[in-house]
Amino acid sequence: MAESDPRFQRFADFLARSGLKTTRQRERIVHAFFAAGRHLSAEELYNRIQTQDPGIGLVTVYRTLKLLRQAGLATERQFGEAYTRFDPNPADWPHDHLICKRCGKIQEFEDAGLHSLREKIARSLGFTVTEHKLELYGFCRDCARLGKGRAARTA
Amino acid sequence: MAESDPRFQRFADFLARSGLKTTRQRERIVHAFFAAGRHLSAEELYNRIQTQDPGIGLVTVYRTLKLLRQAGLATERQFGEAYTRFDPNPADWPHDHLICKRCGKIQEFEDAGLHSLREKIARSLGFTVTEHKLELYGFCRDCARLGKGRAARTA
DNA sequence: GTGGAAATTGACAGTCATTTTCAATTAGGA
DNA sequence: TCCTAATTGAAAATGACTGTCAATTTCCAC
Repeated sequence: MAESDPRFQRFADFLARSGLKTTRQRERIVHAFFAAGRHLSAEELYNRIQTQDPGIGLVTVYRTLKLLRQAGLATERQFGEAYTRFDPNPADWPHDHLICKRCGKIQEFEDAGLHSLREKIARSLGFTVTEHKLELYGFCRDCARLGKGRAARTA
Repeated sequence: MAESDPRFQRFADFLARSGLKTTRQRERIVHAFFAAGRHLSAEELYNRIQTQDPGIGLVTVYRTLKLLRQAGLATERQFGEAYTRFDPNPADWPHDHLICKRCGKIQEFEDAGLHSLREKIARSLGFTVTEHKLELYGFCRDCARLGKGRAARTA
């Protein structure tokens, strides 16, 4: 499954097209990034790689993530933390995020109605929208249940 | 007008309630912050104050902005810049932002339909929303017009 | 397969916004 | 007015990230 992931080919093409080289480090980093399938920070990705290939430096992880962004294979996101997380979804998929404040789960969603309503509101205010960012913070189903349980016990 | 701004009283009350003291520095900083009426960074606020009261340090500006946040009189916002901006609107007004990428104008808006649609989508995904953040980036009316003009000239 | 120019790497130092430390100063209740 | 706890500002520390640079590696031309 991972081997047939077309993103590896897209990244290789991007490198070739840009006159850049394929290296062991880049292959490892990109593989670990896609394998994680989550919004990782550079540090988290670095830690995952350390266990398999301790020679790779944090600096190279940062540089490779920047290349992935240029290739349209990752998007930088700030979720109110001190550091940047990298979204492994294709850059041309415009989606929004639900972030659980308790377990940290990040769920993605897309809603055409929401999108068009936003466009309509912006247009009515004279704005032409080119990018957007919507994050909803709260509690996922499991964590909301726990919260209720605790509240009930406390009461 | 500025003198009758109830926010000064709210801040004084917050300080008293918290066992903190009213100082010349805090009065100046809070006054300059509300007088600006815009989303300022700590550095921008510091620069405005320097012209009138060069004795006040940047550190004190940071500390006072943190107090304003605790008092519910300011909200930290990240608009994709390296630094944090502080929103002088009451923390309990849940509004969204339109940011012009050309002139930097930040326009606020509130839309009940948008709000309820978001709630509905989150609920259908099992999420309970407590906070949200929506930013629409693009061009305001004036800048969009300029952009069109330039495009036409280029063509 | 070899040579060599150009890209890459990793350690280290630098940057930049923000926070912490700490000795000196100040507010404001007793 | 006194006294203690809060406050201040300068300097140092922090933490994420980026630039520098000598040593290494890739990969195209031959």
